[in-house]
Amino acid sequence: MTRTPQKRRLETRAKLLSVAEDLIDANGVSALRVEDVVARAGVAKGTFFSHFGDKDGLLAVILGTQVMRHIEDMDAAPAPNTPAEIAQRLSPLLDFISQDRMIFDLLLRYSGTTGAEVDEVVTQGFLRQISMFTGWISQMQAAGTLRRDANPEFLAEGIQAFLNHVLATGFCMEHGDLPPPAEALVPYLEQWLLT
Amino acid sequence: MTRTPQKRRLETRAKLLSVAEDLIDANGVSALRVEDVVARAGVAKGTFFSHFGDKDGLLAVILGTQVMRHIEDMDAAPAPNTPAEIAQRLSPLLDFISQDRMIFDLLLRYSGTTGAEVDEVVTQGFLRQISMFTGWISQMQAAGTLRRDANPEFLAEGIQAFLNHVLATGFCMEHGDLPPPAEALVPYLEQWLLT
DNA sequence: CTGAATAAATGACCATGGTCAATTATAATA
DNA sequence: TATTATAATTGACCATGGTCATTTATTCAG
Repeated sequence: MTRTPQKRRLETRAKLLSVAEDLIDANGVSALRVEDVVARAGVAKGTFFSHFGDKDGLLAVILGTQVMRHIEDMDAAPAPNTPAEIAQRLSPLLDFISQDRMIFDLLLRYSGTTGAEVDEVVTQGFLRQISMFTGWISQMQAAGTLRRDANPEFLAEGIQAFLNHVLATGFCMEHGDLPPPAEALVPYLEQWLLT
Repeated sequence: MTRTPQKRRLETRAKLLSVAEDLIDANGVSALRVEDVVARAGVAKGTFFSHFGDKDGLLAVILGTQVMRHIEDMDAAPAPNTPAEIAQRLSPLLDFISQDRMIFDLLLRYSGTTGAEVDEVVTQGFLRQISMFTGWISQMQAAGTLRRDANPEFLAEGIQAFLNHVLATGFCMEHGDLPPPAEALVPYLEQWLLT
């Protein structure tokens, strides 16, 4: 039986989150220090960990929320009609994740925390994304613009796989002159989704 | 101009590596502590970091070497003839990586350190693996058992993508009762490689 | 309103990876 | 061999994430 948290606790949590967001906006994810967050929020270190478990817990909430926003944006617009359009649609999300390897690593690690904890934003985001892909694919299959010899969920998971592949590859050769992730994604999607 | 290292340095490095390997064998990768390694090796902490840069540097050497061995084993046997056989062949490697999430994360992170440093075992391993896949695919295409509408390198990279996907997915639902990674890989390979 | 019961917050303390000016060993040169 | 230059090693020190017994605030029953 978990009790409902007191008002004070919610305020503390909100304060920690907003301070952390500000610091991330100012200096990037990699530069975030727990000590800075608690100092600015005016709470003790222990409080931080009682709220988020560990540093990644906080990041998961913040980054997960941002990812979720991207997903909602994607879902709001009319469904794409071709693999290239899918890549196009994914562009803002991919750019966001490409920003910092730490974001990619964290999302990958948290993407399947079994969804056991109801408030796991990251997990929910991934599930939602998969179901969004599934929807797009179903429509395209119905329209006859996509291969029909595989079920939509399966194809959707494949998209996920290529998406991570492109992101990971992007971080490897950090030699500046590489195409944006969404662009690199296109050939894989076409091969995977067409005939 | 980098000079050739002195005998003493090579001995120190070898000692550190062998001690670390022993500790990993005994307690697993996650339990490895730098302090334990240097204590058992009888050297100072600074020495460790002068040799490997950071803890992950050491792990990259050790794990990369083990991965390389798996790859050589795969390459030694006669080429597989079907997607299912590819998965089969990958089985030992996948099981090795599945052992501990830390291994997966590290390999993914180091897999493309640009190969700038010549002795980056992990990078070399990945390149070698890709070229091995490429070889298999070429043969199968020649034999007519595989789609020919895409070049082998491209298809090989796709295999890599699915391989990571299956591994990552495996870590997520760590609820014991899941199929071994090689088995989970099969449908993806079939969809990707056949017609 | 009072006192017990529980939630929330505290901060001294720890664990562990990592740094670097100082020291010692080895090689090169006169 | 004596002198010097450079490679190799050292270990005190730091940075940062994380723990937990203790203290303070809140709630609720009587």
